[in-house]
Amino acid sequence: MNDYSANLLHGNTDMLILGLIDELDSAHGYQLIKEMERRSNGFFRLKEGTLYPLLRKLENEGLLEGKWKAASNGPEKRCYLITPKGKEILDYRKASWRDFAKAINMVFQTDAV
Amino acid sequence: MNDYSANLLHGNTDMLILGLIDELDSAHGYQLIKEMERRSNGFFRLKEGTLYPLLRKLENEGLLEGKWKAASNGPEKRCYLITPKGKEILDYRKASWRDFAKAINMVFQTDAV
DNA sequence: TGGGTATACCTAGATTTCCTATGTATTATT
DNA sequence: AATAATACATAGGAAATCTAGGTATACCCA
Repeated sequence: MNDYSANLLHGNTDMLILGLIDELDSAHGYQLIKEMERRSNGFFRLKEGTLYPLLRKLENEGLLEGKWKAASNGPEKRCYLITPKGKEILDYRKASWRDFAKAINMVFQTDAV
Repeated sequence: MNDYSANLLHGNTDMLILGLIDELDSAHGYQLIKEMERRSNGFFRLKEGTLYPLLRKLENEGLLEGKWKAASNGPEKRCYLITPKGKEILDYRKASWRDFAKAINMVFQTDAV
């Protein structure tokens, strides 16, 4: 009866990250972890070892654009913007998610959102 | 822009299988694959290589009870019932799913179900 | 009566995604 | 001077699913 959120997160992290960056206009990794946790009331606690490599992967795929920014009050941050291609993929992921949630409720009633 | 349903399915297969068997009272593997596909309008196409080992795993964990049944019109089937322990886990999985879907929509608007 | 199709179950190996554990560096706080 | 918070990163491993094969039964039809 252990924590199951990691399993459910599987395959949805891309969408969440792209979606958050899209909403925030620009964001860096550490910020995204905190913001996800805050917005979900602690439900999503994305691990650093998961997020940082993922951001680099999305950047390499051209879905995000990253730039180093110096800060007066701490270490450098890598700030990300979503690209047009990233926005396209985000829309696709959102649509997939809607279809998926719909399909789950067609299989049997879960009383989900 | 490939098919993404496999990734979304990840971590939810247990719930779907337990839930379907619970609704159907009794079901065998092949039937579950067809029924999931039918109910979801083809969205879920669970692979045999995924399902049969999963059913055995759930059986070993005491969430399902399986029995071989001979059929006059085809090969033997392994029919499964959900156990009280299985029902308990199913309720937990459903609750996790609800929390998860809720959390996704707290992070950003997906307009899902 | 032979071949194709649908039914029904199974295993092995690969892939993907995420986690744990650990490391580095900077700045603020105490 | 030490600790905490911020910020990023890598290596190794675990878990779930897929692909690609295999076996066997019964029905249909030419």
